[in-house]
Amino acid sequence: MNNRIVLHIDMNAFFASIEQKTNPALRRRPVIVCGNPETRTVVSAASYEAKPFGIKAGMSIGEARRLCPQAVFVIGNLAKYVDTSRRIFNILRRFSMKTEVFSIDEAFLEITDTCPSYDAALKVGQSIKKAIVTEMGLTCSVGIGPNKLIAKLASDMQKPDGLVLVLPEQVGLVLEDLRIKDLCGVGRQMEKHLHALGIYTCGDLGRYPVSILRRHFGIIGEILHNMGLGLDSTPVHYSEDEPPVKSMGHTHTLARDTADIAEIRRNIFSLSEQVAVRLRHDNYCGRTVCLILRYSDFFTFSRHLTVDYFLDSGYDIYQQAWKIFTRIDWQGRAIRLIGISVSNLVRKTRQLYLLEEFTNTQAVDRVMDRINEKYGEFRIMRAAMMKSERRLVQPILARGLWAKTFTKGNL
DNA sequence: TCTGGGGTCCTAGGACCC
DNA sequence: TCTGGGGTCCTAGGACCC
Repeated sequence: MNNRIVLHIDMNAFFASIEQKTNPALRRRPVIVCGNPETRTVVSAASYEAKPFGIKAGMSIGEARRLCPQAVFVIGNLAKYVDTSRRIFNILRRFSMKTEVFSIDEAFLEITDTCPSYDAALKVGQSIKKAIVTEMGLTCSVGIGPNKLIAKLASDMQKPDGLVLVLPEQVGLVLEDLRIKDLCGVGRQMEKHLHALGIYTCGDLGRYPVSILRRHFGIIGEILHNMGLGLDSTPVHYSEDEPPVKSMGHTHTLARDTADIAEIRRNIFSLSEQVAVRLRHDNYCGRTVCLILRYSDFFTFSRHLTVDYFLDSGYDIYQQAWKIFTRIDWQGRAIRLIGISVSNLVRKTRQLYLLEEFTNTQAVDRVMDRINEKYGEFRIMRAAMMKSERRLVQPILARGLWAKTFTKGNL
């Protein structure tokens, strides 16, 4: 058989379901998982009881409250979700080691080499669902198809608790009337462009001359054309050889917009420090520092600076970020969001460590890391960071854990 | 009802080198 | 002194994903 067999597993209302599982009082009630409501936050996830009210991820808390006043708002606990996620992926690996972690609640499995037929694949899908519900008390939707594109579309067809198989010979029929925005990779802008060309469904997309798509969208044009035909040759990556991390960063929306330069500076320092802790924890260092700013009118921009040495110290990152800030024509505008990220990363080898001559700053970093590893994250920190908003630290702890889990590809 | 946070990939223009 | 072309790196920003 030439056809591949790919499964896509998509957990149902993942964060909200975990909250309902751990707290029986939340069951059968509309649950909305969000960030700390004291900060400016949005909806992270909605339970199936909340979805009919129109609650969607990314929506502001105010709007969610207006649409569904009776909803229970729960502050998300990312550490708990990461832990659950890890257990689920371990279950999946029992069915195929060719398991690719796609996000915290999604994975692809390839069983082409071990599964004789699509009928047998359906049984695998059922077994996976049973294992996850029995061992984790959570439901998922499983999609099965001849490639990742179709498997993902299939898992979306039946929610919650679905199991959908799309056979190769059914692909054309399934795609014919499917809206283009249901394709992974077609967002609002792309949808608008495609509509302007008279393309509304995947069927339209598949029939459209590839040469014109290529002219309009470059490389993406070809990919779009293939998507319209249901073709996708991208492999399912073993989670062991996931691509290396390209960048690491943190952004933070301030509790209130500010033009206070001391506060801006503290936040830049604090974010630099947090990024550095993650870099060192995962043995990375990088040469390019990026400062991201969002003004109160939501105008967002970034500026990069590349140096000819590798950075993993919060103070060094801060120095570059501050240099970038001083070069910006800021004019005292109120700032809503600040972000720091480091790219041009390399993994530090043992040899690199041994060759490294520590500066005083780096020596202090190492000592702080060791203390924090032993007694808990951010138990010790630089004074400049202490002055920054205390509550900024808490979400970072959870994010750090996320980062640890996902950037190391050790799920 | 005002719009989070973590990422990746692609494009395009400029600088620089050979 | 003026010129072309290829390759690479850097930077900024847009679009997209969950």
